[in-house]
Formats: sequence, structure tokens, C-alpha cells
Amino acid sequence: MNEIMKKFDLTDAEIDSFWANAQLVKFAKKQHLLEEKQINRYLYMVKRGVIRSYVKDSEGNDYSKAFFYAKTQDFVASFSSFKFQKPSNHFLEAVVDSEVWAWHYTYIHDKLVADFRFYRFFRYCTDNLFIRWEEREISMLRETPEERYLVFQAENPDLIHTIPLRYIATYLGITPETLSRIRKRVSNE
Amino acid sequence: MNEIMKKFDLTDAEIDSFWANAQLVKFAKKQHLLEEKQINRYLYMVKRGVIRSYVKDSEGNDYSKAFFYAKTQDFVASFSSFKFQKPSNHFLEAVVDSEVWAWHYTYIHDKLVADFRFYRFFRYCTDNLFIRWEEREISMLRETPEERYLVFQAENPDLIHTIPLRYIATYLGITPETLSRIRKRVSNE
DNA sequence: GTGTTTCCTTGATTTAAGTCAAGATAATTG
DNA sequence: CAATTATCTTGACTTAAATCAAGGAAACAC
Repeated sequence: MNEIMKKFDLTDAEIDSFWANAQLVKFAKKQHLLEEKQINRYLYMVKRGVIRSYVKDSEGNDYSKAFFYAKTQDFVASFSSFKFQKPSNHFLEAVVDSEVWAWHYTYIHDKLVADFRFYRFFRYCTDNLFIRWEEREISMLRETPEERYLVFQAENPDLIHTIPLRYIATYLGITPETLSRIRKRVSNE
Repeated sequence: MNEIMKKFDLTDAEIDSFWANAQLVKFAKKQHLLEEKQINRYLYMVKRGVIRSYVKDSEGNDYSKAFFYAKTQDFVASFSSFKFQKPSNHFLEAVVDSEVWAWHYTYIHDKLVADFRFYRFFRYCTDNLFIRWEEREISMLRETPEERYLVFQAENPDLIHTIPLRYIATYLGITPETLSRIRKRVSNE
């Protein structure tokens, strides 16, 4: 992350200050960083653990939209809620005991307004998220659930063992029962 | 659009210059502005007609991702292809005879680098696209095809009559046959 | 370590939408 | 305008995945 910030001409002192302005917050497994309809007042980044973003339908079924963990080095938020300080349509939940950096909205907002370099840096980070989002959406159309599972497994080998499979199922757009059958089929090959 | 540009402190002269740097290009029905694997070298905006963005799977089925027409006042592009000047995974196609403004990549790129106000304006526009994209994705999870059809009809009353229904079907995530049955069901109520 | 809750698997059944195929209707072209 | 092509509708059938339900395994709490 610091290397990326340097690419946008932010100085070491500025980078230190950026981290110094984050609070380190712990969330226990199943605790929420953000609930639907709440305003997302903090921008997060995962230091340790796994954060799941998901949405719920009217029957209470949930659909995982993304997983964030230290390796990904992503900013975590409901971006439309954070940007416009309006109610979120997502949940953000710690799937295992986690620790995250948290920057308050006003700090980020002020920096984005004041500093063109920071603005570009931040946009660079969110662009990467959007591109991965787009790739996932296309894979939902082009690939079968089994193919998606195999890709997910290859790209996130550790996650398969650390988080409940039913979250992976809904991320892949299927039910836990279907994922279980896919896993059986795959292991018999 | 000009009003939005003014909100970002662009002057009338700058706004005029922006439009003057666009070429007006005509695309006949079924002509493509962009094909998959091509590099998206132009940023478009619809003056007249309807542009459809879609992706294809390995069997050749296509899936509509968005419709653009004059009312929406959106920038049209495969954003990841345009931004990184790399091959696109989308197609852009004129669904009816259309006329679009087209800005070359180098013009947009240079302005984005040189002018913070223009950069912010451009980001504002693309953010709106992302938010609508997110809303559509959530509606795909939360609503039935019939509900999605009714919402689409309410929000795009003109499109229903001007473009082939099979494009609307794939936009709603269903086949043309299923849309036909939904329309029959809806009209019998 | 035992009890309890959470999670995963498996089987039986249902269901919504897809597929295939054939006509009907509408639009386009020469 | 007639002929051709594109689009839409309808019916019969298939299918992949969802749902429902029950049992087993693992994780967690006391």
C-alpha cells in the first residue's frame, strides 16, 4: 500500500500521517462493521481476519458480495453509503475475529478535497475494486457454478478453510446444498 | 450536462471547447461502436438513438448489461478498456440508428491529467454509473424477473417500444421466451 | 470432556426457467 | 407490393438448482 501511495507522489511523512490517522479496531467473529440502512461513517482496511460484504433479500436470505482480508489490501466500505453519507444497502461483517484500520469519513473527505494526489491514489484503489467486481459479474454469466468454484478455490486457497462454506456458496450464486454437491463431484475426479 | 460541468467550476469557454473536441459520429442499427477484444479508443455520449452494452458467453449467447440513450446523459464506454487501453470484454452496439459524440482517448486522458476540475467532473459521472450498476445487481438478487420487468418498464417507458424485447429479456436476466410469458401474465391482470 | 450449537452433507422432491420447435406477426428490402 | 428476414408468441418437454427434511460432523462453550 505504501508503495502505491508513493507512486502518487505522496511523501513518507504524508504516508505516516495517513496511517497515524487510522484507529485500529477489533471486531469479533459475527460482529458487524456496518448494517443495512446505517450510514457507513468509516473507511476500513483489514489488518487481520476476514470481512464479508453482503446484501439481504426480503426473506432474510443473504448474498455474499465480496470477501476482504489482509492479502487483498483493499479499502472496505459500502462505497455509495460512504461517499454520500446515506443509508447503506450492504452489510459488512467480520467472519472471523478481525482487526481493521478505520478512517473516519471527515478525515478522508477532507483529504480528498484538499489533495489531488490523495484523490488520485484513492481513485486508483477503488478502480481496482470496480474492475474485480466487473470480472465477477461476467463470470456469473459465462461460467457454471462448478467453474466459478474452481476459480475461487485457486484464487483464495486459504479462505476455503477459514470461513464457512455457505458464505462461499452465496458468493458463487448458489445454495450451500448445491456447493456441497459440487465439492463432492469435484473431489471424485 | 453543461450544468453539471459548471458545478465543477468549468467555465463556459471550457465547456464549449469540450464539446468542440467531440466528433459527431453516426452508427446504423446493428453497427458496433466497440467489439469484444478491441481497445476502446473513444469515449461516447448518445445524442440520438440507443446504444446497448453486452457481453457474450462461449456459446454465443449475449447478455445485455446496459442501455444508453439521450435522456440518460451518460458517458458510454467499456471503462476498464478505455481507462487502461486494453482489450474490452464488452460489446457496444447501436440498437437503432444512432448518433453519438465521440472524444478520443488522448484528449480525455490529457484533460484528466491536466485539470483537477475536469477529473472530478468525470469521476462524478462515472460514479453515477457505478451506483446504478450496483442497484441493478442488487435487484437481480432481490427481485423476481416479473418485478424487474415492471420496474424497467416504469423507468424506461419509451425503450419497450423502440428496441427488440429480447435485449430487454437478457438485460433482466431471462430468455425472450420467459419475458414473453411474463408480459402475457402481466397484461392479464 | 460433555453438551450444545453451528455447519455440512445427503436424499427426495419441487419448481422456475431454459430449451426445442413451430407458427404467427411485424419489419425490412428490393 | 411481394418476398424475405427478424421478432415475438405459444406449447411441450427438460433440466439445473432450490427447497425441504434429516442425520452426521465439527466447533465451541461451559
